[in-house]
Amino acid sequence: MRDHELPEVRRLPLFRNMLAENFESLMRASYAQTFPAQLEMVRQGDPADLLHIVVEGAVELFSEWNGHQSTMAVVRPVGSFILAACIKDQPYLMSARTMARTRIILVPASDIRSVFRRDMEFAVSCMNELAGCYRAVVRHAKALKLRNSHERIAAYLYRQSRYAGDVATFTLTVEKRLLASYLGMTAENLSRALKALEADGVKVDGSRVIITDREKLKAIARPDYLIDGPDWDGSTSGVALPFPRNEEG
Amino acid sequence: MRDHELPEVRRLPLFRNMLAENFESLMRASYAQTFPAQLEMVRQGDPADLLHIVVEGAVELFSEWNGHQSTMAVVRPVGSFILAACIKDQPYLMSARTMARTRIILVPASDIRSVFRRDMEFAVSCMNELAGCYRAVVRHAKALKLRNSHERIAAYLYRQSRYAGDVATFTLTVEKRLLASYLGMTAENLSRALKALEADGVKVDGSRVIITDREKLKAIARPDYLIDGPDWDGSTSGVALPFPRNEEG
DNA sequence: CTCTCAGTTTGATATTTATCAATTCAAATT
DNA sequence: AATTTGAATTGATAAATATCAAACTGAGAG
Repeated sequence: MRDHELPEVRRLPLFRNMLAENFESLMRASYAQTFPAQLEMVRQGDPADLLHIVVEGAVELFSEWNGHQSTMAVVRPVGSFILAACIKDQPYLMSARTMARTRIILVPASDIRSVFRRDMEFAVSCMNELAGCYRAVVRHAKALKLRNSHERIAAYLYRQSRYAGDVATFTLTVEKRLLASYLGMTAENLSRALKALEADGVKVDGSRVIITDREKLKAIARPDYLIDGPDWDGSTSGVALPFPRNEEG
Repeated sequence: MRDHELPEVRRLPLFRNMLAENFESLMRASYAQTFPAQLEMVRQGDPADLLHIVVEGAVELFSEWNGHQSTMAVVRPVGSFILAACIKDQPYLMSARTMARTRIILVPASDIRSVFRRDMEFAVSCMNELAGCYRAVVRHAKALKLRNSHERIAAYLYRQSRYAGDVATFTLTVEKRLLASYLGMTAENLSRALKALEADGVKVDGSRVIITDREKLKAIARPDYLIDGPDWDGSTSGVALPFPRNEEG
């Protein structure tokens, strides 16, 4: 593992409150690995041996059934996945593949489980992380069940704009087909819906998004604190698409 | 609180491993209350002051947006909800209403938080509960995104039959409109789909379900361990519809 | 026993969403 | 600059799902 990586991992909400001694012991049991792009590193159904921490690159979490795939989340540095399976010692429910060349730290699940039993702060951090993940998926499920595709897209774009600092212009952080899959629709549907939304205050040109009428977009999106968040205390990783960067900063 | 209730609550996976002393202290801070049927006890967005434990009756967890509602889960005795909001000290993401006259034990969230900090076994139980809830919602989201309505229904019926002990006949545990909402479709769609499924090995008459051709139904449902579970260690409450009772037992 | 009422089913229709095929586009490579 | 390749878009169509209204049903109330 590289020198600069350890402090970064230590800064993760999951690890920042635990005793230094326990953190070090966890990290001694861990190892880092770099994967090329488009590699399926974890297959759904695999035993949950290792907690994964993304240090560089990006990872898509997706699930598969009957030949279809669906994107469930994207994890970027420095985020972790998938804690729940490690804690329960159960198989992964989702697969993971790199979206680019990606560096991962792998922490043995058994060490996770033994360390949180002797470090209350770590246990509390795990709980917060899990509770955050749970709430994020509940939000995702709510969006899928309560909104139609136009509304989901509008809400997504509105939220991205908000989180980038209420900017009028930003860039999509992921490919459209991945976004479509995350939002629970086909790429064709997303494409057509984006065009239709031009009448509702948002113009998308390639990966560039321009909000022409914030209020109109908001009227379609009807953003809701209990669906679109944030619970945002920075502790929740691996459960939603990443925020866009403010283009001015 | 009634005499027989305490041991029942104590038997919950969430509470069964903690120190007796801490359990008693938690329970001293708690109180029980009986609600009539069809009462909205928790409204989404409310501050999470209290962990709820269902002792008698049944509770529907649902969410609401823009005038639409969607059932997210049903909690039966002795199950708890909603731990995640209490742990994070964040507002509830879902509303809760009684489906029948229901008795609930209410545990102050602040006591939950302070007790798990001094009782590692309780902390571990909370973690297991949360991880289980997380995985259950991930499964729900996977089903919604990967299966169409016929497949979701078929999988639901197949699973209910399995959990009742591979019986050919069982009774639906919830109203059809609630089931429809849980499965992410309209009641009309459910009704028509059930009729269509008669060609695929299952007959539904009122609330009675008769599986006429298990293999045919299975072929439609394509049950999948990573969607339909179980993770079943009994520790997960409040995250899925209840199992049917085997009619022979 | 009849009445009432909520839940369910059915029918007709509209809307939403998916599918498949054909282009277009844009970035990366030769 | 030309070529290649995967992504994105567009068009035509089909399938899935929702909506609205009406009729039906069965369990509980009077």
